[in-house]
Amino acid sequence: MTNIKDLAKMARVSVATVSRVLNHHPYVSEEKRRSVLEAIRTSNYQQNINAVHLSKGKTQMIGVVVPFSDHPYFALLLKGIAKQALDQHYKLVLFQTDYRESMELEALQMLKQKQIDSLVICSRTCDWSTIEEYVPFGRIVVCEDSKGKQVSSTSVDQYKIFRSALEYLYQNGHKKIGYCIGRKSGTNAQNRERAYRDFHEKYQLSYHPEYIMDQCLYFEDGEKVMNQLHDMNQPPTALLVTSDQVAAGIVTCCQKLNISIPGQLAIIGFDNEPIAKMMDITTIEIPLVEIGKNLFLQAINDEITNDEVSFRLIERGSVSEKRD
Amino acid sequence: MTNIKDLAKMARVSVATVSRVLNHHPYVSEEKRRSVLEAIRTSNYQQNINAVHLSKGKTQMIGVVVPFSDHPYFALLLKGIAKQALDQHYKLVLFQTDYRESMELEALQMLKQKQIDSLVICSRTCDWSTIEEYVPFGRIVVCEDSKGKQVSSTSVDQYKIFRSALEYLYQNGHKKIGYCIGRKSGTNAQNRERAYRDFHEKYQLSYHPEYIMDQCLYFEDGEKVMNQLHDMNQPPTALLVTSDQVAAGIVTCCQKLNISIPGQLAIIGFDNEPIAKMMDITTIEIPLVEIGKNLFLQAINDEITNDEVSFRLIERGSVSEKRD
DNA sequence: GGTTGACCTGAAACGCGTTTCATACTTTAC
DNA sequence: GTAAAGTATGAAACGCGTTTCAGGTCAACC
Repeated sequence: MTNIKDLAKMARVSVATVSRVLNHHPYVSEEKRRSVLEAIRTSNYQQNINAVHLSKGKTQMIGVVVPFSDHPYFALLLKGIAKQALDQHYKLVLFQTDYRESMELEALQMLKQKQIDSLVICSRTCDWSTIEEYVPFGRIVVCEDSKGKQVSSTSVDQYKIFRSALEYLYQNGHKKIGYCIGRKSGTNAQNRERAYRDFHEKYQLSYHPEYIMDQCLYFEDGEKVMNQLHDMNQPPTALLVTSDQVAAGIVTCCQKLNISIPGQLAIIGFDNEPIAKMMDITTIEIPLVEIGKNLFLQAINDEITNDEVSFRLIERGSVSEKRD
Repeated sequence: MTNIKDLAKMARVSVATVSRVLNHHPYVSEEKRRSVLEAIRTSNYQQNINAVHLSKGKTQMIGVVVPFSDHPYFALLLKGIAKQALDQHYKLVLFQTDYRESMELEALQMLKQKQIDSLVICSRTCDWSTIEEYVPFGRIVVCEDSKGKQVSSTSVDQYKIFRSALEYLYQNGHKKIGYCIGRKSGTNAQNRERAYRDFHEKYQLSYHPEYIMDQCLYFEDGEKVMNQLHDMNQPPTALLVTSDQVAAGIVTCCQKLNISIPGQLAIIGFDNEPIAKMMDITTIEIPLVEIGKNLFLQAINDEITNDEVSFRLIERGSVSEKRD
């Protein structure tokens, strides 16, 4: 394999000049540039990227940690990140953690070792304090509110979403409202529960802990939810479902069970995935791909910013009959 | 940042000895080992992984190219690959290509530059000849039959699957059978079409080109398929759908349209995703996670092997009423 | 007693591109 | 006409860990 030294010899210039040509530095005479390019062509030269990384201390790679890449929520974030990464000539190193802390630590470790320039954490298990330990080693960006912390973030206000969705259901006559989430721990879950409690307090509604269902991630979990509702003597009349996939599963299950929607059960999904449109599910639109793009941009930007993106309720037929 | 030289000074040994300690080489006296470990502890030493990569000429990273990571088929392959990678302490570099050749070339380029040790190509657009150019630079493994080529592969025989599925439908009385695939180009599509033609020839059935529908990837594409069927004056009575997602979308759509399944339309899905079980869809089980694992193992193995995995028809209620 | 082999260690070479610094020649600018 | 600014180039330092090679010690074996 020819290296930069060989090239220099072939083109009868110094390695510095070869490096300048390779990096499009302006201060190279046309004559020498041509000579170097000729040497590159004839030798079939291939830059050793690892030497570049060592030398520059940068790798043009950013890590992305997601618990599962097969869930539409994360898949869409990933799509946005990947799209932006492509434009900026960055590569992505994927960490599928399954919410295991050890995997998150590995990702942080890579940041420390300079194998990645930045790390985007889409969802985490580890403590804030753990993350903060790694702040000196590279940019970290998260997908939840991180004001006051030394990391950038792009997030939607889950508290606000929940409050407004609950309010909407209340306006539609619902007083027994449940909700389905992916997992009980995590910032999002906390904010949602806070919103849920505050809402109940405001309207003096009775609080049913069993109305909160977790481990709802995929379409097929809709069946699980319906089984749980079936076991309640006072099932909720409306559900907030933090994934359109699950919402669609619930709707499908209701059709099988002859439960009318929205008559007997109202549903609000999340994310406005295509499946929600197809199945006429009222949903909260969250611009996941946009969030992904922004996460990436923050990952390569030196400034620390905390961006909040807006959401939007899309009224379809799963809460009240559509009014066209 | 302390480096290995500093450590050597601190521990009063040579850098070679420090390197030996770091790499668990046996020939180091207990005394020096302790001394080095002590230096590591007090200095908070962090290995510069890029130097390791340069020095070793290996990165312990493998590239994975998928067209979309948000499609369950690829998400499951990815899951298998990621799981195995974790066990073997490899990192994954993800290339979401959207079937753009330029992205595939970038991945191959990384192989050439030694930024990744191997490349797993789950689905491709580029020619075989392009791939073969890169064979000298690292291991390449693909997810389609590659016998006779210098790359490993793990695949299922799509021809065989299609023949057996068509046969099954024929045994169940169907003579007008259509199928839905992701894209028309690609090895899989060719093999499927060949099977389809051979099947028609065997039973002397008339061949309707419009029975072949492509661009079917997601749940919501089920609606598209039903619209297409609706426009035919002789719609097929059975469909082979190469994704359970799409199959589920079709089933859902049929419920809306009051088309009975399997009475008016029989469906065979692919992959045996959970959604197929939930919606009682007869499907071809393909062990995607296992395939992913095997792909990874081939990616780190020097031998070139061509593995074929088996599939299995899972009879549920979307072709004939279940016989329990 | 001598040979063999296992064990231990450090100097030096190796992998390779980037960047700084010093130098020198041209152009502008006033 | 001369100082300042811009252009061009190469030597050398820098980033840093791995691995080979040569040299040495010590125990075991014949």
